[in-house]
Amino acid sequence: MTEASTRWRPAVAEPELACPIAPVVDIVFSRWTTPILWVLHEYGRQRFVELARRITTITPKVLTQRLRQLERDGMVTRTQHAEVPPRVEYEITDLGRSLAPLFAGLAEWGAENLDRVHRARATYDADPTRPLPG
Amino acid sequence: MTEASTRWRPAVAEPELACPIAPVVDIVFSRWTTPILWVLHEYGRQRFVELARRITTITPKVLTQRLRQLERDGMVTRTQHAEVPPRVEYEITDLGRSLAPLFAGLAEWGAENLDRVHRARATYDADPTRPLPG
DNA sequence: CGGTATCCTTTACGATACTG
DNA sequence: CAGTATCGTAAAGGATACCG
Repeated sequence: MTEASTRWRPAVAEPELACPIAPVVDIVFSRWTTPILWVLHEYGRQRFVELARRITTITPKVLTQRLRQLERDGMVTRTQHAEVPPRVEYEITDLGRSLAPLFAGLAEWGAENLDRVHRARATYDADPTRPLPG
Repeated sequence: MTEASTRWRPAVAEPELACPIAPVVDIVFSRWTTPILWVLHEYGRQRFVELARRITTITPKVLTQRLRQLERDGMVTRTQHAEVPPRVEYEITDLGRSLAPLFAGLAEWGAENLDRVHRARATYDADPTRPLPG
């Protein structure tokens, strides 16, 4: 069985017992999905290479994986045109777009609190008696 | 050098170039942090074992790691009492509590859209010509 | 009780090469 | 162009045992 056909499994299965938002976090905030959705939302419908160029550090393999996952979850559509050379376009769906207010909220929280986090880290790290998180 | 003293590094470094909320996501939505913050917010100040019992599947090692990280980021305080047997209490900070509206937004999004996601998955998986995400 | 230490497995990810 | 195949690595996480 090839790697690509291996059935996808969520990274976290049980913590949702203690935390009702865990399923949402699994869908929306698994690695690379946030930049992909953001770029799709920001720059509109675009091709595979455009996505790859905007998310500079992602490899084609991983980009494909995440796009498939987002497509499966109904966040993104994939449109293939019968042309040579091939042209495939990705676009965010209404479901994906419905996350926009949440993303805006996160951006706002970051603008207001990120420096607090960094100062907390500096304070913590300055104390030699405290262990650093592993 | 022990495992616990290995310096922590963020899981994602560069995607923030394409996505301004990536730094926030790194801090707030790395694995296990959401259930921990949720439980601390929901049940208030509590001891290590209480946390462990409520987040049923987490191991003590990982719980310690994530609590250290949250403490370093200023989301959680750790209070150690000079008693025998030892008593340590964890409490969410104001900074941690400031995430509450965001978490509520995520919960609301889930309530409204999670079934859409599941239906999208079912539809996607029902089509045998589509590859499953790897 | 509140963790650490050690070992081990998983899985995600990156690099590279290749193809319809 | 839009991926897929293959290989290799590294970090995160789980299991278990142990300690002050």
